[in-house]
Amino acid sequence: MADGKGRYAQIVQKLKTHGHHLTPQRLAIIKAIVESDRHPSVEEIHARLRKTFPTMSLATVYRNVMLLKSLGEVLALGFPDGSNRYDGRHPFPHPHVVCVRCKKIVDPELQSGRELARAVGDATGFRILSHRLDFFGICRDCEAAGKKGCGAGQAAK
Amino acid sequence: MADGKGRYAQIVQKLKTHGHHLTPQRLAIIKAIVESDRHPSVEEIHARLRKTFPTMSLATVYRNVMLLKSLGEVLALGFPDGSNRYDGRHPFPHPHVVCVRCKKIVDPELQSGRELARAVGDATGFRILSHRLDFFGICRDCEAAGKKGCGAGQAAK
DNA sequence: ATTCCTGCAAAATCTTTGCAGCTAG
DNA sequence: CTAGCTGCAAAGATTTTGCAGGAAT
Repeated sequence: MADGKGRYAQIVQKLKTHGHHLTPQRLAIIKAIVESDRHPSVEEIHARLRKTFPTMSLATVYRNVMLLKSLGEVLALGFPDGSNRYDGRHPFPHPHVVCVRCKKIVDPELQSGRELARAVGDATGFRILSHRLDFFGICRDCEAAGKKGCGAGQAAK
Repeated sequence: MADGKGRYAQIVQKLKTHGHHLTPQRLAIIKAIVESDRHPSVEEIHARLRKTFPTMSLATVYRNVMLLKSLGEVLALGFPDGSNRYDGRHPFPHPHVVCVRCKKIVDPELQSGRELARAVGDATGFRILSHRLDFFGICRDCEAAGKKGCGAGQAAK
């Protein structure tokens, strides 16, 4: 399973292949996405990189995330509440579990996705291209912490 | 299974119970939501009702849809592409199959939702509150129609 | 040298809110 | 009557786009 380092090299390789420039900002954005296990939002990526690139524009983050998405190297998780988070480690449809309190996102072990998609396709006659399996709830940490925010509190919006 | 008529009466009843006024606009919005099997968007509801209420504001549709949602009588389907559609017939988590071409939305017969949510909860330690199972693909009509739009073409955005 | 990229600011969406007058109960 | 609702317009929030200067190849 691709870890941060492997994914980074993989994505950089694909950018080269497609003739895209490897600017410091771009590389930093890629690094931020693949090194985080938090499925960061554009805002979070931007905030994190402002330390290194004080003038970096939000538009640049948007543009790069869109580029990576168009290359199939990042999965966009647009949630019902309007928040957007990105997964650069597993850029393919897979289930997510979201804590509605601290906004933590976990990738559960669950093989059902593929077969479920196939079953739905058979039942409806659709040619299924992709899917979203999202579960929303309260994580163990937040449950234990009571009403207050839990450990890795990270706002998605 | 609640049909349009049943749902309409049910929703009106709940509004009364909660002391909400039954304005003509509100009733028309409810009717539009429960009579459509198309999971309409706010824009679609508004467009449809402009014939009867030429001065009806988009804000009014938004406010009423939000009210119904807050009462648990409508399920909001916010999709990754930013489009929003509403289901007034089955206002509880259930799977959807979306045609990415004509934007048709189908409710597949699929019982797995509940048990899947439970399995995910067990596996992750989350207390699961709700879920979203969305499948995206090409419906049979669109497949048959080739590149052109299919029968009930309805833009979601 | 070229082509692509960045930062800034303006634009474009989509949704929410403030307010004055109107309406259902 | 009184609380709640509507329409209009303005405000918000988030994401996209135009442009001129600057970098990467």
